[in-house]
Amino acid sequence: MKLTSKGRYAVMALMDLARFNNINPVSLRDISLRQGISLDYLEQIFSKLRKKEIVQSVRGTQGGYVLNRKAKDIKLTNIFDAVDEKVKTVQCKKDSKKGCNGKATKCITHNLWDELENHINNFFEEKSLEDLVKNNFEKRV
Amino acid sequence: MKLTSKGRYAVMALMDLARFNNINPVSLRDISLRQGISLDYLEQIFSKLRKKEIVQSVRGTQGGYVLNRKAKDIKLTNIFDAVDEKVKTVQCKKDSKKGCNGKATKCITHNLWDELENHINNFFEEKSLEDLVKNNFEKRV
DNA sequence: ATAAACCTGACTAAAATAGTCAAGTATCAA
DNA sequence: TTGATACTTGACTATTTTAGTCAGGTTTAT
Repeated sequence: MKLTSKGRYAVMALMDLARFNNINPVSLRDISLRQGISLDYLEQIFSKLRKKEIVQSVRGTQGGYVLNRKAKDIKLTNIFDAVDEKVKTVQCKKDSKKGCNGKATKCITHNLWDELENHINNFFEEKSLEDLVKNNFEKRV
Repeated sequence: MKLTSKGRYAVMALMDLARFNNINPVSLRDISLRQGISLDYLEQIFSKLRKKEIVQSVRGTQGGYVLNRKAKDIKLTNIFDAVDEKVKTVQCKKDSKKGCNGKATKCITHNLWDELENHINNFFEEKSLEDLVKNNFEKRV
């Protein structure tokens, strides 16, 4: 059980963006250099973030990206959702119409994974981008 | 972010075993049939569970497996640990001596993943096999 | 005009997953 | 004592996912 790099990079990039947000659009090139993430990969990630209206793009020279909402209104859960970083604990939840493991009924652990998903999602729904930036700054001081 | 089948199967199999535990050893063949899990795969899983002393084996005819401790003393965290179902949220935690992403310092999201891991592990440390069996039975009644 | 920066889709190497397969050994029951 | 049942182990493999790369655009400030 682990997060993918895509989810982690998305959070890193948005934290980076949030810090410089009020001045100018931030270019992916800058984020790439500061955070050590491949530029091509960042472009894929930001394409998704834009479609979910988490960021806005500014094209052309001096362009880049800006947050589309206030940092406190962007929750971790929104970010992960945008880049398809889902908390799908197990396959049996994929098509819930059928049962689990090709059977007609739910598997005996089904309730457990439901609980686990809720537990994790609660964490993601509480944390905002603002929290993360503040917290990171404080710990460094 | 998802669990692997190995972790899920381990829990399913142990719940199955816990229900019949006080009577006779339970054969993997029975578990395989009841839970719809490949027998060969179960053997791999139980080999690991045995090494971590979560189950005991009884060889020969009428043999099978029994729990090695009381169901209430087997926590989810023990089971996942036995089958290498780790909660390693991100790679940057792998070798913590180095920084993240090949850099010298920790990445800006590092504290976040620490928090997340603790959050998830708390859940696993609370739940015992006994809880799971009871809960599953109650919900079905 | 031209360079910076966004935009898109196709492609791919490497790793992880979810098993299968083969060849055993131990024990009980008839 | 011989079969059947069931545990034991290690090697192997197809499939899927991940984590990118690559190539070719379009847009806009200067």
